[in-house]
Amino acid sequence: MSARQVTLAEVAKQAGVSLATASRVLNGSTRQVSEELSERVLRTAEELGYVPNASAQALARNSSSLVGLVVHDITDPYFSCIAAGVTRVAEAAGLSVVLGTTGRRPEREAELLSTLRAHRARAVVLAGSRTTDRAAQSRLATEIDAFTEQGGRVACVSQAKLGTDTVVPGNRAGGRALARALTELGHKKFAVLGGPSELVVARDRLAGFKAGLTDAGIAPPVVVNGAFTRDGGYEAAMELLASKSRATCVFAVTDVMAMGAMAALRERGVRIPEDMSIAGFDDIPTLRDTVPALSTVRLPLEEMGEIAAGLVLDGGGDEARTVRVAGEVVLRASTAHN
Amino acid sequence: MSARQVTLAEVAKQAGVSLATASRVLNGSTRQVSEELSERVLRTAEELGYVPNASAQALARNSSSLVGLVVHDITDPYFSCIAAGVTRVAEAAGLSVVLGTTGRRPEREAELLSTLRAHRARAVVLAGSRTTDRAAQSRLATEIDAFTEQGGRVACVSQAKLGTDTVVPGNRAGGRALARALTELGHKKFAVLGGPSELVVARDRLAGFKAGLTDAGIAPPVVVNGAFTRDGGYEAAMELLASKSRATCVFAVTDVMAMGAMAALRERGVRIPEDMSIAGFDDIPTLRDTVPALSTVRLPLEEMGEIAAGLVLDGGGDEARTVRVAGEVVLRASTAHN
DNA sequence: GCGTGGTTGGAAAGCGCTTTCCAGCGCTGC
DNA sequence: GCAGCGCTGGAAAGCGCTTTCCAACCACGC
Repeated sequence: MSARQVTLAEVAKQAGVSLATASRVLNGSTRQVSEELSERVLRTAEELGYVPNASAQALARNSSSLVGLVVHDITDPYFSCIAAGVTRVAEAAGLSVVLGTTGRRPEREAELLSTLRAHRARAVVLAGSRTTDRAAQSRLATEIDAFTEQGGRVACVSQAKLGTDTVVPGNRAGGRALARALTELGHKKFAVLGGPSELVVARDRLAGFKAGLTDAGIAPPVVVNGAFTRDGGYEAAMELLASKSRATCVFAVTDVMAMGAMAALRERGVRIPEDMSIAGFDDIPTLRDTVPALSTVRLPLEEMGEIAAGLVLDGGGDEARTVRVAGEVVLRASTAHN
Repeated sequence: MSARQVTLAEVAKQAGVSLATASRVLNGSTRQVSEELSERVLRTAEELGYVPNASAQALARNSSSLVGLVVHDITDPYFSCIAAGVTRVAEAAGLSVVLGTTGRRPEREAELLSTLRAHRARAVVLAGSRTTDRAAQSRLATEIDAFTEQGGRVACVSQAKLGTDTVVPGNRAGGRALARALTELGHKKFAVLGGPSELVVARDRLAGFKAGLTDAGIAPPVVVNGAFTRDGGYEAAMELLASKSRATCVFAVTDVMAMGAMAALRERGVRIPEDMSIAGFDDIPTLRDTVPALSTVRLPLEEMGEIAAGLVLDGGGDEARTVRVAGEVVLRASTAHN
């Protein structure tokens, strides 16, 4: 048990070379090492099963091979898709990703960032949606500054405004386009199941949707707010039904919320789409097989994760870059003509 | 830009104490430090925004605050649920989890373990299901040994046999109980959409299911293998339909596969459950709202992640421990009487 | 023959922290 | 009054690696 780890020094000694030479061979430094020594070191390292101590390397180089990824809830397919994109790119670059989950508590974001800073992570992707909570935002901004000061890069998915690289999905444009598509189906009265009002993503989608209705000369929708989860959608839908709204079409700002809403509607005997049309946002792959198939705005989630990771790993200049990705309205069986 | 990081030495100097004292104050060592100095150090650290360098700490202590988590595909809700459990426990213990994804390539598992070893992760949870691929298994076993030799702990979810702590879901028992429940519904001819034959989880579920049928004196099922994914389920179901099987009930060894299969059945005009009953395994939370609701064997996935993390973080003796968690059959609308 | 420049190998100084070891001090007990 | 103890603070030795700096050496050209 606990046979101590093989160190570079042991490899060097065994191979009959100096520490410096061994290091140069095993990490591709700029310096040349003769074919013979190089070969010998490589072989010895292999034989001894040498694995460099990442902490020591990080300390000596003052930069680690860690990339942070902060999400609210890895169980939510929205985040797990983004996570898949981020890890794919990071692993391809030979980096390890450390996953932090906030459980939707804004203050956790700053804490996690601080931990990541302690690890001297070279970059971090913040996928949690920004809130409008002033205190949390300012604490977060401070941490982001500290992190970048220290030489790390930060990218956000959704929501810029923090001076970082950002991948911005077309939340507003998507909501607007969706509204237009739905009005073209003949709907005149709409309801929206919005997320918590402090979440910027939710607000943007809602704002876009309202704008789209206005474009079509249709009255603003009834809005019921709920948590950004399946249960939030369920409850919001129940509330909507209780309110005796005359809406014929409801827009849930998230596919996951839409799932909950559909469950609520079914439970109350409301047929989809005959009695009520419903649409979501995100186009979560895991949910594509639901019946009736959910109309939604497709976002390339994995790709967004890849882009964010790319931004943050590509070195990049001093300027904050912003990549916009468009949402694409896809109408399926959950929305019908009215 | 790049204002160098505040070091312990700076804090010590500023507070007018030695490095040793500062260290003792800021990390809760066993040694006592006078109230006054302690207070002074704490305040200075706060003022300067000191964050300890995790790499340096890891190096000096010869143990890091990292916990590894290896999954096949974080996008698969089975894994993301487990991941949620693991991260919850790890974060509660003040540790950071580094997430590695194999993309279902067995050899990646060993690579990731090696990376984790380089980081001196103090523990790792292997959630990817074991295969029967001999070469990969032996390479993996070697890495696991190396990892534990070095003082790290390893836990597996599903599948023991590797001398590590393990959380074992009742795959076999669950399959068997499900088979019994389905025969009680009156079904006589079954089909199974099995995973790739080298995956132990898939084999166990299938074996249990067969045993259950045997218990009931029913003929063995037709088995069609497919990938352990939604698309795998879709294709396997298509193949099954093409084979003109007379089965009235089909068991997909995974909820995710069942989703694919249901899509295939619907596409071919097969009504569920009137024409064909279908059941899955796992009871993925995200999929609970599908219509018709999927009969399945419920596994407490998040809890399994928590247990695994608990095993691996609780120190634990030298003996490999095994925790069994039972699956619970839940019959819903996707299976009907025959 | 010897200075020059270009290589290659090694010694050693860190990187930021923990922890041992020792010195100093105020007590207690005889 | 003093040996002996328990306690606190600091000096310093690492932890395993990278990287500078220097020495040694080779081949040249004059």
